[in-house]
Amino acid sequence: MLKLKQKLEERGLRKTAFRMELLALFTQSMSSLSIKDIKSKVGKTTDKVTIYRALDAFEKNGLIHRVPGKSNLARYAMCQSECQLEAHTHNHAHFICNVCDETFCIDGIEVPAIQLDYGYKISASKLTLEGSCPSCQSI
Amino acid sequence: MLKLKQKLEERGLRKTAFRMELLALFTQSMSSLSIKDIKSKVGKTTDKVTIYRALDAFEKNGLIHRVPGKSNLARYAMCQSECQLEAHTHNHAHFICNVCDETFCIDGIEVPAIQLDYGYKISASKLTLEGSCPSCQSI
DNA sequence: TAACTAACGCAACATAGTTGCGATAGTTTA
DNA sequence: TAAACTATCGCAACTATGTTGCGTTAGTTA
Repeated sequence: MLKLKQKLEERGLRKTAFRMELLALFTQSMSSLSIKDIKSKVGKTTDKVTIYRALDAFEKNGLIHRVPGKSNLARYAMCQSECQLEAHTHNHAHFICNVCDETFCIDGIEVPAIQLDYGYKISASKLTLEGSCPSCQSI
Repeated sequence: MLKLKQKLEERGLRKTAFRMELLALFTQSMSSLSIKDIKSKVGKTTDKVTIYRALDAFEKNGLIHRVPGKSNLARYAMCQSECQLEAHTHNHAHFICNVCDETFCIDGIEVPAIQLDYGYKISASKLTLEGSCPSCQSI
């Protein structure tokens, strides 16, 4: 718990009850959270605007990053320790489970370097895998 | 123009003025179209519901496919001739231009086969590149 | 403790997309 | 060609997601 406080402090963010709770949610989550997930877990007391603004703040400060989700829904996941505040280069792949709709960050594989000749200038490449995750195999 | 009629006919879709026009738009488009693009090109006479339903019908019948777009906006592109009605396996990559926000289908490269050991079962892999497209290089 | 201001909550708005239903207009059949 | 059939259309109403402005609350600093 002390670590959470520290993370907010380091970035000049205030340690409000809600933001501590939100950060704890991300720490506990194995995969990623959608707005819906967050809404259901923090209870009705918190306004949606507050959630959106907290997510923005966390993202800008390198605490979380946006991951792709099923049917274009925004999801967020905790950043790994390597994520620097500014240089936020995530080259890991993402895996979307079509059964539970969760998104997992896959650290094991590198996004292959791609070469295009036709005059395209590539600044980022994103690899997204779909299928069923380990927990949903048995279904 | 005859070809357009044929494409609709083959799939049991009616050749209404609007659907002919929409299909012509896709044929003419070098890259892909967003709902906004379509709305602005077909004029105000056509209801948005009509557009959505036509896009659904076209997609189900293998005339167009959904491509990823900037900031989670839906975009559609013409299917290549290889797209069969049912087996709609698109393994090409997509390129999103951060300047003009267009999405281009890149046919030249293969999405590399990925192996995951941890119990993930992969059914599809999507490679999305970002950067600036040929037309936006000079800016 | 007082001052400063990040963060909050509410209202109002914006945009994307969906559903139901009656009307219109392609298509087929007699 | 006319009648019947039904895909498609257009409108209204609704849902979901996300944003903006603004006055209030509550961390933080002096």
